[in-house]
Amino acid sequence: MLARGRGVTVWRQIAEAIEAEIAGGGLPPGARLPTEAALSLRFGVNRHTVRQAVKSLVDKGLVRVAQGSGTYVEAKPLAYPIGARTRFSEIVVGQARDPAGKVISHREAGASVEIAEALDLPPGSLVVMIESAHFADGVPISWSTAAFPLPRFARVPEVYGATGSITAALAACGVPDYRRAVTRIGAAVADRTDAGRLEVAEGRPVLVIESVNVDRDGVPIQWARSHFSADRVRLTVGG
Amino acid sequence: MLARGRGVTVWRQIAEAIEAEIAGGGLPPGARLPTEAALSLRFGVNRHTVRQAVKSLVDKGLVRVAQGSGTYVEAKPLAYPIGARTRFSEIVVGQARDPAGKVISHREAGASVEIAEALDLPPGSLVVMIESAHFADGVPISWSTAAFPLPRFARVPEVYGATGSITAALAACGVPDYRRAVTRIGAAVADRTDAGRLEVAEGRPVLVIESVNVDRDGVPIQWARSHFSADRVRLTVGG
DNA sequence: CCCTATTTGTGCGTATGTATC
DNA sequence: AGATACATACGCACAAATAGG
Repeated sequence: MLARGRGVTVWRQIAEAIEAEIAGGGLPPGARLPTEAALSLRFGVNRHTVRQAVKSLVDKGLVRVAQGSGTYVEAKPLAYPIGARTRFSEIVVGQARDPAGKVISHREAGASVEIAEALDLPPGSLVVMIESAHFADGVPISWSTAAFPLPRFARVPEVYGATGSITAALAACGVPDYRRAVTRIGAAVADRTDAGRLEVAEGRPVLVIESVNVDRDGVPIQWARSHFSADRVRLTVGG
Repeated sequence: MLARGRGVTVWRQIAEAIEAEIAGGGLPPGARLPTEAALSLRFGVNRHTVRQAVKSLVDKGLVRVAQGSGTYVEAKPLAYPIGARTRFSEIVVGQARDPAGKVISHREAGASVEIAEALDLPPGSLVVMIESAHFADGVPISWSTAAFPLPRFARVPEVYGATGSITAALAACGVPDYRRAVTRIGAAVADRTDAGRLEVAEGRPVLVIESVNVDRDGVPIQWARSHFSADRVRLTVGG
């Protein structure tokens, strides 16, 4: 079963064996792997060696370990198309998952330099800031901080809170259609906030997306910075 | 200068003071910060407090510390447009920087399932795999693993190695033009390989981009997985 | 609420092979 | 050849989280 002393390390062979089992469907998403003790018995190696194999699978985002409970196969990452008509719920529904949005908090504030510039407003203009979280099948996918100019979008928090849909909230403020004007993509390491809201460990990778939406006349209506769990999402561009 | 006991920690105030100085241009990209000793004197705090402030700036990607040398202001992140005609050198030149590419290694191999699928080849077909690194102004921006079908692209390693240009290498194999068909964007934390090739610390965020290029007839000619330092690059989509 | 068995997390020590200078 | 560093692999012990009775 294991080829020792042939240039491929033992932990790597074990990782590949498990990965093949996942790819082959023997371990479907959500399934629990055998315990570390069982695996070390099965492969005839020390538990530490199994743990290193498992760690490599965690780093690849294939499995997730829960102390005291076990190791579980991760769901396939959500393909998230980035484009002019990016809509969270449509994307999630398009992959036969159940979308949900939740408002964490909202408040009025003066626009920061960065936000004022993005929304083409005089610095310090009043905006309404909304923090929200987004889920697919109950699993956290992303959270975001968004800013909308006032007074035009005063009703956004109310409608967004009631419906969980940005599209509906904007429609209620007289914006029947909008499109993505700017998208900037970066990456970061999950801090405490990310970890809590995305239910990932601190230190896991997150994708950070800054975006500006504009209405049909090209007027900026929304600035947002979203944090996606990189373990659960792959962004796709064109195609 | 420092407001103690008002709900904002001292290290945070110091971090914001330094950040303001950077934003204001007092510390341009590449500049060296005062030594930690000098800063602790200036702010009247312990050196540990300064270190915590600096650490927070490192985590934000604003500065980089070089042991034994000093702390330096990071260059503004390179804006990297993702689109149908993504070309590394054009992007870098477009921002008045000096591009460079270097081949790390190359070899022939049978295509993995993933690569064969992306290139629309029978599994196990021969491809040439090239690992390369890419720089702007001498600073590492990305490194990638690329696969080209054989025998059509047998000359790619040779020409790429000589010119440092994928475009030139493909042209030498009879592909005057190509475009990006698929782009998938994820994120990860830098492992040892990333850290060495991108000159970042292990644990820093990296953007991972899988892409497929096709020729004018839509035939796949190149699969690649690129790792970008998220501290030095922002991807942009449309606009 | 407590207790216990299971399971993962962590630390220490040891030995060995391999790559590098 | 020697010295050094590093990754690999193993063994043992205990801590911490989970789940179930």
